[in-house]
Amino acid sequence: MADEAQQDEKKRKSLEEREQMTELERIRHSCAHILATAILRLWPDAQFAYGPPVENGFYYDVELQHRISPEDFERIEEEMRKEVKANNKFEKITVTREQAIADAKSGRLGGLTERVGESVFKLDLLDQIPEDEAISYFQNGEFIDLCAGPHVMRTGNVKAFKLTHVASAYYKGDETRPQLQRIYGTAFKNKTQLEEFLKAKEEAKERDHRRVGRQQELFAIDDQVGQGLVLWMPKGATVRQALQDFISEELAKQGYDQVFTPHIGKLGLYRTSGHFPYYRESQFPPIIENEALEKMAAEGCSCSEIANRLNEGQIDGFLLKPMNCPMHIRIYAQRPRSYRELPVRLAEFGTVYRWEQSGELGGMTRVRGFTQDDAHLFVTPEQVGPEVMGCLDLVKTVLTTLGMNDYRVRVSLRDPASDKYVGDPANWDKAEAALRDAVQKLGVPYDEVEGEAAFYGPKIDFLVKDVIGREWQLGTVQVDYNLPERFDLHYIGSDNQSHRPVMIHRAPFGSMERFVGVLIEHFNGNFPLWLAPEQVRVMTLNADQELVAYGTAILNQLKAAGVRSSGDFSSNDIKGKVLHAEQEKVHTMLVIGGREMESGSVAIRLHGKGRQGVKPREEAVSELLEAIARRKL
RNA sequence: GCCAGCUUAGCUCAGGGGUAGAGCAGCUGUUUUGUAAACAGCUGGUCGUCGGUUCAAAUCCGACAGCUGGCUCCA
Repeated sequence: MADEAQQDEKKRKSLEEREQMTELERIRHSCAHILATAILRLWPDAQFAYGPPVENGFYYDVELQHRISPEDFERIEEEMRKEVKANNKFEKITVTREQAIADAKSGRLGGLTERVGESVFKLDLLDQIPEDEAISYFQNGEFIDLCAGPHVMRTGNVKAFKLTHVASAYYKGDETRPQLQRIYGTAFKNKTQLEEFLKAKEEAKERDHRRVGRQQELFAIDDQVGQGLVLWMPKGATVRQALQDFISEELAKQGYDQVFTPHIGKLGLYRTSGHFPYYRESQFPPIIENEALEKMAAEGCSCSEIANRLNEGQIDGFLLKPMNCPMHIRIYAQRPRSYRELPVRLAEFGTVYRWEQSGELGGMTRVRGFTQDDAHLFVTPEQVGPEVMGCLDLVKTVLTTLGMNDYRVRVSLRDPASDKYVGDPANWDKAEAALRDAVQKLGVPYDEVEGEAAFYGPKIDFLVKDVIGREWQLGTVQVDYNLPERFDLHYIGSDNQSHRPVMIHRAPFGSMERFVGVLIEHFNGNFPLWLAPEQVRVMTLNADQELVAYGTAILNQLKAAGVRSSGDFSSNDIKGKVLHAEQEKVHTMLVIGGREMESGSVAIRLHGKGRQGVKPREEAVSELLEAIARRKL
């Protein structure tokens, strides 16, 4: 939703493109005009900026002294209904640029009447309309807006709408420009569809990973520990461990070596890599040795002097690592490397820390400390293509195994106009070509976006939507010609000459935190057997001694086979036991009573799926083991 | 970081200037039971924190913290 809006703001759509608007988009865009009409009746001094349709509705950005709150929605909607009832025509009026400027100056655009002030944003928008493009208004009732359309015929065609929330937004997404109130709403062709949408939205809230994560005791974020710092509770840790085991197996198959590196490293390391002080704002502040601190304190050194000395390298310190690559690079550089051992593939579940702005933090998807399923491949230039391919295959394998097929692939390229990138443009061209080539071979749809590259190289990102429609970057594969340069890495080629390796950074999950957050929503907490925190619970019908002994034997057999299982052998009602197991989302329930004991069998029940019938005990156990081993969904 | 809203028991939530409420969870008993709630009793909260107004503040006001939705950012 935000994506579309941003694009709308960044790139002007051509008139032809605008004519492509679907009927639903027209309804929503028209509804934005109706919203503006209503707001003006209540607050005539409102100044409007953009009011586009977006993925699930529409918004209109407004500058207004009054702070609009959800409490105002009712009376705004009331005014909107009046406008709908009036069934005014959306009339297109083509005007000359001079006329438009005059109307904007008299406050008439985005207004019901001429007003004291100018239509400031409309005036600015007019400025951006190319000389050769026609300028048009759309008028419904008294409301006239600068608008290329298209619209529905009449306000009466907007039959079902609802204001949903207010947020703030900078004009044109630019921090230095005025902050506007963005009023979001949604609209549909009819009331039934609107209600279905609202209901679906309510249901989506139920599977929000923050909610499920708390209910199922998967993870916690505790303000005594710190914002954006995830506590993995036992059940969440189990899920994470199962995922890491899965990745580790795949790594072994693909010739990776796993390593461990520390959480902090000297500032100098990150000066070499270019992270410090360049990306200082997004890092936790450096750690200075006590001795150095005391010495500076004795000298009466000010805070800003300390900061300067750190930046300039006059004093040293340590940095909580914002990335793993420099450490992996130092592992590579421990001794001379031969072309024969390339590619060197170093993998680590490496925890990194980044200073995200407080307003950005949320759940597991945006945090300040997270563990990447990271790896760095040191390859010859010829190996770049096939190795990138291998990485993409790994990402695809991972997503397929989890049944996450609803992703988008983005090739993130540099923005030629920006200076935030390091390295030789010729190398960038090579890297971008290699990525484009690999993604084409992968055979999945993708799009290319300029300006999304990492500062050291272009990348391929896998994007997945969460339950409320926000899109998150998970897996990523990045080609990097720059860090090998900065760290002066070499290998000896078959020609006995020294050569520069190329690095590939890749993380199929991206980060364990974000990935598991999205995964919780994907499964709604109902993990497949191989991931379920509690895979099997054995429950007896009653607390009869013999029956409990039978249950214990089954439980011990499962535990010995490595199945995460527990037993509920109390004298409680079986209904209660089942209820608890269902609430805790235990994957498989084995219910045993006298009949099962007699025949050496178990009654199987699956979470959310109910009774599955009775099976001989051995058969049931071996089926469980097989499903776990196969990572069956 | 910015704008707005929210914060009452472990969870979900009601209440609201005059002795703090419910359901679930938890604890203690009882219940030997055929697949989404057996029964009884008990415990549990300085109403996010700090300050102000008031005879009296959980309730009104302010600051701060945290959370939520956006914006900006995201190596």
